[in-house]
Amino acid sequence: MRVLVVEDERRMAAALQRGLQAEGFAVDLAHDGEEGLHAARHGDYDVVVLDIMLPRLSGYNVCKRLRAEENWVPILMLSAKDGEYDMADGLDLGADDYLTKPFSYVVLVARLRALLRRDAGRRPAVLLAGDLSLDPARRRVERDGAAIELTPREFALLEYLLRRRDEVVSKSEILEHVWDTFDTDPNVVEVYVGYLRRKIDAPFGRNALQTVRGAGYRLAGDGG
Amino acid sequence: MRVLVVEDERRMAAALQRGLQAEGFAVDLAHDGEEGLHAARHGDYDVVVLDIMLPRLSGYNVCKRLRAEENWVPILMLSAKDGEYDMADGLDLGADDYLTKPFSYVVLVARLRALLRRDAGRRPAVLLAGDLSLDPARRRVERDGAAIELTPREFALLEYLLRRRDEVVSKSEILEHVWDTFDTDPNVVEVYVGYLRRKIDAPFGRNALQTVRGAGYRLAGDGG
DNA sequence: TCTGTCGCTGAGAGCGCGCTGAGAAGACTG
DNA sequence: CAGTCTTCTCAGCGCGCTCTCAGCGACAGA
Repeated sequence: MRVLVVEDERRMAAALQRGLQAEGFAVDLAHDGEEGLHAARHGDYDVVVLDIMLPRLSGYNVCKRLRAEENWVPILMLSAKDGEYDMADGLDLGADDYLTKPFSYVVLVARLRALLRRDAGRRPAVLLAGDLSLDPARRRVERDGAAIELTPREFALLEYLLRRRDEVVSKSEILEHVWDTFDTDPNVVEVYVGYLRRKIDAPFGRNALQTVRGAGYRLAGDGG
Repeated sequence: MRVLVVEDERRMAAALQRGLQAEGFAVDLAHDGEEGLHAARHGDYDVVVLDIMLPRLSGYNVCKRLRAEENWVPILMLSAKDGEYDMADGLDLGADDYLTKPFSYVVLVARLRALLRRDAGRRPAVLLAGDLSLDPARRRVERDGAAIELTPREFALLEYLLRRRDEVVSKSEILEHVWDTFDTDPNVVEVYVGYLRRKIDAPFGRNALQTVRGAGYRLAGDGG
């Protein structure tokens, strides 16, 4: 889930980035309207968080231009408390939801998820593959009822593989979605696949995380 | 404990916010009925304080609509002394309690706590984790029968962790619910976790408050 | 069997996260 | 106003996580 946050105030931007990353989002920042518009056009985001008061180009105008270009990425607008702007205008211009500053962080996340759910169809709360389970909300992994401790990176990798279970996933795709880059050495994926195997497969005598030589990896839906 | 206060009179709203924050609640304000309805729908509050006379949409209607949507958040209604409205109507519409202005601040807090306690099905009066106990009403913490002195902030933090025991709770969530902000330095959470550990864990040779590196903290349900 | 490529793994370096002590600022009390 | 308590900031430090690298084994094609 890729999120673009367009917010000029550094402190707020950094806080949002930290928080949303902790929730498992891949977060990019833009610090003014022009930059935000450019990023939204080319970035392939699942949702955009857009402040209204921005240098160079207001959030209103970013939203208006995107919609004029038939770009329908979900947009959540942020506004100052009782500014000159009326939030209703934002909705008229094609935003999907809005929040008034100061807003609650929990509410922000809930609304983001609601926006994502609106088109993406509902996601199951717990991801399963045989007797292997991962709960993204509780950040819990179990096999045969035994809890397994994973580092953040290992957890993100397993979550991604589970969401695409039974598919062959290339290292490039994994780098793109789990590392949020694509020009790094793919060896890091091999290393982390190794770490995962030692935690979710080896101790249980299983083989859920399979190598497809020359193509990538597949996580067996029956748990190996 | 998150409270939503829907009150158009600025002075009163600000006073309630200050006062309830001092009691350890996280307080959000809404200044008219529309805003209040919007916030109550999406905000994940533990209780709502709702004035009746509001611009744009009356408290009656806010309450009625929430209940029509099967939203059962506890609602405490406020009314002017001898207005045209009859408080009994409020209760008929699904409010849980009411107060007539001018009301005593102490009474308001007492009623709020009563409402929170009433949800006793999901919210037991005393929160437990192994031999560690916290009584929100009496503001008391014990371990092995020994009383433990906590500052208000420490108490609020422990209460929140206990309400979500066994879950991994991120620093962002903690900041949101205990500090009522999320764009502050997360280090303050680390500091207070440290304070708590020195009071509830270290003296008893326990380890209930666990770090989940890169994700947050977890309070072990068995008391560590 | 030989050879080149691909993937796995152990070792280790770097760094960022989380913990802590010190102390400043503010609230409260006598 | 002094003394105490509480809250929060800051800087330093240690360790766990992340990632790189080199060596080696597995595999496929000739």
